[in-house]
This record gives sequence, structure tokens and C-alpha cells, in this order.
Amino acid sequence: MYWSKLFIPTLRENPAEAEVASHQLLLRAGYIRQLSAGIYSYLFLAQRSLLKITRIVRQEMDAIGGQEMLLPALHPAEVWQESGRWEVMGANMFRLKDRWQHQLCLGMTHEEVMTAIARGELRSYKQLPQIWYQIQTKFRDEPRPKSGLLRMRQFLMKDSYSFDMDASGLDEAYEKHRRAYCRIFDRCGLKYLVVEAHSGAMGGSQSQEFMAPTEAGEDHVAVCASCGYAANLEKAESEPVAPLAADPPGDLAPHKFHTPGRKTIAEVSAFTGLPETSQIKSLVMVAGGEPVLVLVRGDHSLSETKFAGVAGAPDVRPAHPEEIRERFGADAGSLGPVGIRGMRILADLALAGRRNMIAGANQDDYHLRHVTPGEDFTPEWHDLRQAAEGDRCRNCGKPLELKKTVEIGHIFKLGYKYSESMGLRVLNASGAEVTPIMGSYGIGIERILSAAVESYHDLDGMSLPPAIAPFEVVVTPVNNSDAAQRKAAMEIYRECLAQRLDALLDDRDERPGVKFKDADLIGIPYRITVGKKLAQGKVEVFNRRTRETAAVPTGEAPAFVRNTVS
RNA sequence: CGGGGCGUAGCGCAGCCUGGUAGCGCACCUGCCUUGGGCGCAGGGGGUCGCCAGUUCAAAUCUGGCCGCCCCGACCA
Repeated sequence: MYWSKLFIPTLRENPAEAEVASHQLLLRAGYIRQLSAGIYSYLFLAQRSLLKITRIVRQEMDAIGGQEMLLPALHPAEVWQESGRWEVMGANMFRLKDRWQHQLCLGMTHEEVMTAIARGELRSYKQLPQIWYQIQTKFRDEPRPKSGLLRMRQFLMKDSYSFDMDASGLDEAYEKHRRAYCRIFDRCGLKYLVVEAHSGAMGGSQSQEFMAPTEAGEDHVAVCASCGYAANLEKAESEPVAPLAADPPGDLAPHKFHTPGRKTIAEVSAFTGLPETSQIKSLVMVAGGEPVLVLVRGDHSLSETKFAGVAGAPDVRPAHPEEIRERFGADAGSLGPVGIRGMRILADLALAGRRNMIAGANQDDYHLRHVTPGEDFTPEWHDLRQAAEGDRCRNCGKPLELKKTVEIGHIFKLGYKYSESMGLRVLNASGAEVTPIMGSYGIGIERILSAAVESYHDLDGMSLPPAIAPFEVVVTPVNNSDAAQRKAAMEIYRECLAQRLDALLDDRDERPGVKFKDADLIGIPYRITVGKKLAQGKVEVFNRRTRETAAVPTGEAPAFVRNTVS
């Protein structure tokens, strides 16, 4: 294509509303424009790149036997009510009414619709297994859209769903997807981690996330460089650092002492001269409407995800200050487990075996010394703490590293949640009615593009992997009014096309600097520059990523790029 | 939902405090010039100053309400 005919609105300056690199660069390079908060138009360059991404996704999904479908984005409330998620999704779901006042919503995901198809049509074990997928727009009324294409209210997802007769069939479908996802992200040229994940509101057992490391990410993962353990921080397990001071020995009774104005762990630590690891941090959570006292070591934080799992309630939240005062007769800074009755007490495993620690006295401005878990109160023991920097790996004892990442893919073993609640049944070989088991597997399409920009950019712009760049090579005559350069550039461009390269000819009547800057900005992996060396029968091949230039005989430049790309 | 910031030309911003002619850079159009990293000269077009109401002889500027966007936190299949 000829650049002079294309709409590529590059900007010299960064738009004020963009904060993260991928957002700034996608705007500046003329890939996207914002229509509203979390809603973007994908202009020519973005669409080309997204089409390349979806082509890779399709090829790999087809390769594991996936069948592509196109499903409605507009759903009747009924299917969501059947699965129970009409309520669960709350304000995150876009809802609307038709002219007859019938309730509808915009699809956030497609478990319900897929299961509705399956229950109407699948009758026999002979029809299983099935893998069905779709690449479509999904809608979520995000409380806070942000970071360009990383968190939107309307976005593209590849979603696939597997239906199997039994758990081993599901294992197989899950494993196929795991491998397909690795191939997809490898082919897209991304750096990524596969981590153990929490299955959240989806329900289900096993689940892994594919995470691309980036400072713009909001998900934290714990990674062991030594043995390969990797998990979302929500669910990561780790060995905490040892207490900084030994516990006083002996069978001591709790002893109340005055701590005027000391509310926080740090304040009590400074007041007593004992490290935070000698304190019990008492938190009040509300799970399923009931208050629960949760205890972690003073320097630790609670993982609300782990807590929700232990509490067995989907709706958990910290208690309000009024609830705490009413129930404990003291404010949050002076709470403790001693003397608490009629309330579940959960304690983190890092407190097990500890003796004579410091906790709140349930009286403002007072704390207790010599509090021993298991003797002065009896908790339920669970892993409740969030892994922290400095912790060691449970498997190999080496230090864990925490990384900021963005989720680009997620695979779930759903189990029977949807097939059960929505009444999907098939007959097995002995004629009995059984419920198929399901899996669900998602990929965020725009996030692949964003993550690639986050990973591969410099001060001049982005440098996308060739597989997903909007063009593979741009042919740039330095001086377009020089007839010899113009002619040579045209011939090289034609030869690039003949070599099946996705090529662009920069035939604009611009200064060389403008053409170079624009090509660098939009991130075309290779540039063939036709300039002063043409007299010696040479042109230059510029590698955007490495910024290296090679002088190549004019006729060989397209083949040179062709070989480098593949 | 809590906290903060911003809304003036396509983009980036000044003007607002102290009310009176709407301005700068980039981009855009015309001509000349130039061609290895956003070149130069000359001329030109483009604005309901987010919206509504109020105060005033007079509002981009002061007051009130509303809307939109961004950031931090909460939340997040």
C-alpha cells in the first residue's frame, strides 16, 4: 500500500489523558482513538494488527479441534437468571429493556449462551467431546476503565468452551488449550508467565492464567526463578520470613497494658520496642452477612481471595467501623481474639506454634501481652496471608520475586456449574442421563497488542513483533522527488509483495526525518531505505528493534528482509 | 463508591487570582524553498472558552448546579 493514500494520523505530542506507554503510543501512532471512557475506535493500523492476532488465535484453536461460532452480544435476562449470575454480576453488567419492557443485557461472557445451545442439541455421549469458540466483543461496565486498551468497557475476547463426559476428558481439553495458548503467545512474540490462578466468580477447580509482565499491569504474581513455581498473588503460597524476635518462653497469662493513642501495628511496635512480627493483627471481615475475626502476623496482609475461599461465601468485605464498635466495644486499632465468643476466628498458619504475642485487648488504648494462639483462644487454622516480597518458595526455599503483570489469557476447569444449573444432560453408553463437564478458556485480544507495545517500545515509539505488526516492512525513498530513488523504491516494494511480505511504500512528499520518525513510531519491524547509496547499487535495511542498519545490494533487500522475518 | 485533578482551535498549553479586543507552539491550507532524523520564509483558515442558571453595564474569568475525561484507592469472569 501507498502511505500517501492511507489514514495514519500520527501525533507529535502525547495526548494529555494517556498515562501508560501502550496507551500513549497507540494514540500517537494513530492506531486508536477514544470515543468515550473505556470505549475505543480501532483505526486502520490497529485493525490490521488485531486481524493478525485473531488469525493466529484461529489457526491454533482450529488445530486443537475448536469450532468457531458467532454468538449474540444481546442476551435475554433469563439465561443469566438460570445460572444465577444475573445477580452475581451486579453493576458490572450492562442491562437494558426492549420496547416490551423485557430485560436484556450485553454479554460479559458466553458460558450461558453456549450452554443453552448445548442443552438444546447435545443428546448423546457419541456427540462429545466438543470444543466451541468465538471471537467477539464483550461488554463490562467497569467501575474504572483505564490504561487505554488494558481495561475497557467493550473489548474483544476469544472464548472457548469444552464439553466432556468426564473429568479425564476435561483434563485433556484443558491441556490442549494450555498448549495452544503457549503457541499463540509464542507466535505473537510475547513474553509471558503461566501462573496458578484463582477461579473467582467463574466457579470451578483448576485454573491458570497467562500473564504478560508490564509496569502497567494490575495483577501481581509471585515467581520462583529457581524451580519455576508461579502463582497469582491472590493465591500464591510461600514461606514467610522468620519472626524478628524470639517469643518469650513459658506459660504466661495474658496481661493487659496501657497503649494510649497507639492504633496501628507500627505504633504499637514502636511503643513496645518489639518488632511487628511479635504482634497478632486482628481484622474483622463480613462474610455472607456474618462477622468473622481474622488473624495474621503483624507484618502480614490478608489475602481476601484466600479468606473468601475459607469463609465459603462469595460476598466478603471488611467490616464498617460502626459494626466493629458495636460488636467489640473498641475500635479497629485495639482488637484481639482473647475473650471473643459467638464468632468464627480464623488464624493464618504463620501464627501456629507462636507464644506470648501482643494483640489488642478489645478496649480502646489497651493491648495484651502474652497471648498464645491455641491456649488463650482457639482459632481455625488456614493459609490466609498474602505472599510478600522477601518470602521464600514452598517448593525449593529460594526467594520469590513479585512481578506486575497483565492477564492475557485464562483457562478454567469449570466443572458442572453451568451444565448442572442450566440442565445440560446427555445419555451415556448405558443409557443413563449424565451431566457433561465443562471448561472455559479466554484470551484478551487487545491485551495482546497492548502487552506487545508495553514490552517492546523505546523513546521513538513501538517495535512490534513482525507477526502482529500492521506491516512487516516499509520501503522509504529518502528523496521522493529523485526519479532514480522513486523508481528503485517502487521496484523493491513490488518485489517485497512478490516475496509475500506485508509491505508499505512511503511515497509521501515529506522530509526524510518525518518519514523515519513516523515509521519508528508505528513500529514497523523493518525499513528499507533507498538513498544516497543507491549510486553504488545498495540500499539500507534498518531493524527497528535493534536499530542496526545493513547495506544490502538493491535487488537483494526484499529477500534479505524475508529471511530475517521468518 | 471515597479522594484528587482537568475541561479554552485537530493535538499540547497560556489567559482565570485582579471581569472589558481569545492567545502561543504544533498540525492544517496556498506559494516559494528544501530533501539522510518531525527543514526554512511569506501569507492564510479554523473557537457555542464542556453545558445550564445566576451576579454584573459587561463573564473564558466571579457564584451555584450539572455533564464529561483522567489519576489514586476500593472493586475487578
